[in-house]
Amino acid sequence: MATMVNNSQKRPANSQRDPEWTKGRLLDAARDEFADKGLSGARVNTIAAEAGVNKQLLYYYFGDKDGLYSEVLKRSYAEIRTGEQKLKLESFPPEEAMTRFIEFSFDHMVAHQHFVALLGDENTHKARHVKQSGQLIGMHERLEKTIGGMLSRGRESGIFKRDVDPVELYISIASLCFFYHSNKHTLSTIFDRDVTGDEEIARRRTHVVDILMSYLRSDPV
Amino acid sequence: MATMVNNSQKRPANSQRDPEWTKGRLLDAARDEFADKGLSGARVNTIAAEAGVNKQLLYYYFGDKDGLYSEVLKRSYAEIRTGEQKLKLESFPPEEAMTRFIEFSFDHMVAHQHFVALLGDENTHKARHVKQSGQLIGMHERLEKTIGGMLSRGRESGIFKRDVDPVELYISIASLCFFYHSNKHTLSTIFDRDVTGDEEIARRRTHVVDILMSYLRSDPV
Amino acid sequence: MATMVNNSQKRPANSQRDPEWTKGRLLDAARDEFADKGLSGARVNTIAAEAGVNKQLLYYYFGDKDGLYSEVLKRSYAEIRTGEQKLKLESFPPEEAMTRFIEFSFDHMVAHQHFVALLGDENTHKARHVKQSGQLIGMHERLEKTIGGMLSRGRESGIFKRDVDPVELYISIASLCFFYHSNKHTLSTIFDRDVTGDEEIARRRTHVVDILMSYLRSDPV
Amino acid sequence: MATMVNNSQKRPANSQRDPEWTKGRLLDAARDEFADKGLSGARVNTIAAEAGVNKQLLYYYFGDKDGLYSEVLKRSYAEIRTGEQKLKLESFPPEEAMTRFIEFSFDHMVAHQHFVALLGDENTHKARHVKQSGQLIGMHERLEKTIGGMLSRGRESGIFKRDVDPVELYISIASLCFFYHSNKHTLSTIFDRDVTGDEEIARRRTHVVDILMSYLRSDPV
DNA sequence: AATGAATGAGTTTTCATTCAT
DNA sequence: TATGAATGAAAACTCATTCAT
Repeated sequence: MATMVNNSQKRPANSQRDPEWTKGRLLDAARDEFADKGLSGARVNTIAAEAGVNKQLLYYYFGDKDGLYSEVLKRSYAEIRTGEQKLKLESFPPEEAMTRFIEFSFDHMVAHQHFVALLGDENTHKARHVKQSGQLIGMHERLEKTIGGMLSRGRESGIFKRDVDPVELYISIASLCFFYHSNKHTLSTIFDRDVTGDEEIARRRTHVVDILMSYLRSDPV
Repeated sequence: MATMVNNSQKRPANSQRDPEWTKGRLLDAARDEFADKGLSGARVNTIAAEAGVNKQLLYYYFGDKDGLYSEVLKRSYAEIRTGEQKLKLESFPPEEAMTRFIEFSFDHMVAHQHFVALLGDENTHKARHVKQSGQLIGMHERLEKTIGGMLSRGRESGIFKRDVDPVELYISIASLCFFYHSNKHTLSTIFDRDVTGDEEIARRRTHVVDILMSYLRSDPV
Repeated sequence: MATMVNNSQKRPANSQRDPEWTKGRLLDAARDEFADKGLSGARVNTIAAEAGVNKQLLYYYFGDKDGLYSEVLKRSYAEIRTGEQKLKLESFPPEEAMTRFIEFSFDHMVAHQHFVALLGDENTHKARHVKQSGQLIGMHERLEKTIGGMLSRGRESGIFKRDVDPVELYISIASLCFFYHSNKHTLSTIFDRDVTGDEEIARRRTHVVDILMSYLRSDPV
Repeated sequence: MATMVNNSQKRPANSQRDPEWTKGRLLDAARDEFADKGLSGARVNTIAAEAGVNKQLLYYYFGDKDGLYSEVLKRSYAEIRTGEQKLKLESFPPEEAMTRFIEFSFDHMVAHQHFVALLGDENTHKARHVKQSGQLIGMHERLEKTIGGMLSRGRESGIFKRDVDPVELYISIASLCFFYHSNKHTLSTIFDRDVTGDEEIARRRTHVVDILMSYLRSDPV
């Protein structure tokens, strides 16, 4: 699991007076606590203790619990969107580009399970915090264009037969990558099998790519 | 939204002394509150008030907040699994059976958004409550067989080309039906479009069936 | 320990309609619960459940929790005072009579530890319940006379040298018999030895008789 | 009654920010409330109000009601054991030392009736709290030695004729000093006389010393 | 920039007691 | 005589937040 806090970051010489380092520790601790318990279930006490700083600093830097939560969310969204842009998908042929995109999406969820948890929780709050951040919409216009580009290039080259809306497709990709992780505990329980093993995850990854690519390549009915 | 409480049920003559009716009202109110706020965010005060009964009755009948939550979850699971069995899928040709199953799954999520919310929240709690209910595993063995039956009949008749594990397939179906609703608020926000309109939902439904059926009908690579 | 409830009493044929039997069961259960937890700590639910009767019956027969407590106390006092009268102390020579009385007092506390506990608790309530029962004072006038009789007979025969007030002496006897049991848990803990074993109790009994008799037989300073 | 809280302590200049002073007030208030009502009957609201501090501080400093109770108990035990050590009994001839010890024990109970009440209540809870405090056993090993010293010195000088176990003797001393106070309400009621007046207490004190010293000085039977 | 002390409003839960049958 | 359902008041405890330094 990549939900590790980067506690390993070296504590700067006089960390007592390094606000950025302090903020970072708070954000890391908050991310883990919010992902684990949700906004309502999370405790500011726990976050401060885990970050090793005084509770009041949390208020000093982030205003209140919700402010901290918003910041954590924004960072998590930025992380995945930045990761996607780094893939340089426009430099690959459409089929490969799309495959890479799906695989990245799946792998990101595996490596950032806290993101999965946070999104689920944010929906419980009707996206109240996400709505306040104007920057997020911009991020996603770019994503929409990236996916649209792959699709039209694929259609032009004849490899993709489907004329599908980029957002519609993205939601399907996200669905298949997200649900498996967001609901792993209930799935493991009701089907009486562990879905979190490395093998299971690898098999799932192949299956997800399979479904989506076979759809894009197939003729509409 | 189909999250309506069946408050409309006629209040029996002597409702004051009808424990089943009282329990039912509590469960309805609890389902809505838990779905809306999650276990941590839900308030027993609100539940009792909404049910129109004394708060203590909640403890009298369900022990504590967690006990009530467990009962709500169990009922919600039973509801969908019962609905599936009522479809009589074994009496339809495999292709039609599978389509009906996917459509039912999608429609159930639309009509029971509280189920979507509850499952998400239960995963925050690592399926703690679901794990306690032994009955649930039995329910799902049956589901696995139902899906397995459709798949093997489809393979035999040559209509399905894929040799896929029933649970693996079910997770894909659930993913595509679930995520759209569980994450509707963040999706609507980041893509700046309303995903909850009737038209959008209808289009999505077609898309989901399309993806899954085209996968089953397509040849393995 | 004799704190056993006489559950063993045969349940009468139609116990459903035997008020005396029901009351008895309630009193037994109440005695144990009050002795174990005190008035504040005791639970009417527990008492009713332990008695195997409906909680409302408790209110029907005893009015309220305090009423039941008062009744239990009265019974316990009556038990020891009756026991003392049965000793027929006036028919023994004073020294033997007094020894028998002390031994009975000690043994009664051993056999009725609930009495010890109840008295301690009642003092927490400033004897509120005992004060309401007029009968108790009568019982104790008789006790005072019994002790007074032994003392004057002993003085007359020259065996007792002390001119001691009967109540003063009784309090000393009770002190030595009571405290050992009322405080057995703290004593065992702070002195790191078990004071509840049969041997320890037997040794203590001898010691108590020794102290008191040597006092009565000794010359005033 | 000597159960006075030392509310009279001067409130320090900036008492608002003096945690030790705050803790002290809470402990004083708690001691009185627990002694008066017992653990179950005591109310944290009352304690906080009486201490004049916010209720939450009680939890902040002592964890919960039981934690506060444990602390009160520990302090009360420490108080009496410290008082005993201050008597410097080893510097007096054995007879005088023992008399002083008995008198101190009696006087301490008179002056710290809350200690009497607390111990009684703690026994209701089977010494649950005392058991958790390791320090207490150490305190009592020392007490045992102190008593043992007086006894052997008395035996050597021929003034004490009895070969009695120090703990056995201590229990007798405690019995005679404790019971009179712990059960004063029921005693006053059943014997229809006030046992709490200054005269009665003084007479009782003499009687207790008399009993114990005459025992130690008397020849074994 | 950082801290420990303090707070008020709220949360779950408990409990003796009463109601309706 | 007996019962299960229902209640109101109060209990312990929690929690985000602010104060004083």
